Amino acid sequence: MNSDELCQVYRCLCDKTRLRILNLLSDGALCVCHLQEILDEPQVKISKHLAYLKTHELVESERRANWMIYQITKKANPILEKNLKCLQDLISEDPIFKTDIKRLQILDTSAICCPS
Amino acid sequence: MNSDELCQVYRCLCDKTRLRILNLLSDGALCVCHLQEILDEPQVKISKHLAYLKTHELVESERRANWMIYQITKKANPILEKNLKCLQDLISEDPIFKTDIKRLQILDTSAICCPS
DNA sequence: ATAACATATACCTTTACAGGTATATACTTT
DNA sequence: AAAGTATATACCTGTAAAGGTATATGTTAT
Repeated sequence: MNSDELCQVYRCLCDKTRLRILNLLSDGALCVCHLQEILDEPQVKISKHLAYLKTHELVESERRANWMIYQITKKANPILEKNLKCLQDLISEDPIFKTDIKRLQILDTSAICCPS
Repeated sequence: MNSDELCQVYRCLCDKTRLRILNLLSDGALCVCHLQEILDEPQVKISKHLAYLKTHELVESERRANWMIYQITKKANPILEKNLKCLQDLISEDPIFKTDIKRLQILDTSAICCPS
């Protein structure tokens, strides 16, 4: 837990798409197609940001048939955890994050690609 | 308070030198020469990072004779405030930040350039 | 007016991404 | 085996910004 790791977490947080992804994943695991649907952004964009987050070990993935399920790294990163909590408070007013969460809630969670 | 501002704050936080500066300024205003002395980095590097922070309104400056005194923006930025608190907890273990604070404490606070 | 001091800016080089298009990979269904 | 689906990667272009050197600016002391 050093200053370089700390900076790297902030680097992960300083992109809007990644913030939105992390915000959504804070609520639980999601497949790429659902993230794509909620964020309404091109698949390649989502995939690349997920790859970035994975490289820096903020998220991990698991294949389920055709789908890749992403989640916040289980082996907790204290820096990320603390910042995600911080983020929860900060985003409460932002329309984008709020809409994302609303869309998440009306997702068809019975879809095959969804984690159970 | 929108997601872009949020990202921008994270962009400010994702550089080690800036983190060290913000950590020190959390304790109170400082002139450039003291930051330079504590961080042990070239003057131009410190100045440029201060300019970056100032551009994004995380810090503000005031001239005192030959010296420029920098401080965290008074008209508080809630995002920054919350993250700085978060940072305080996270850095407690990091040797670099700890050393910075130690050096801050043994500074000659009676120096002319020092804020009173 | 000149020199000295503290700080800022201009310019340059290099690196890290971000976003787009095209294509590859992995898996499933037929 | 072939086609379809979901996701990842390669390649390209543009931009932000980090770090260095040199120089400019603003202020004070002589």
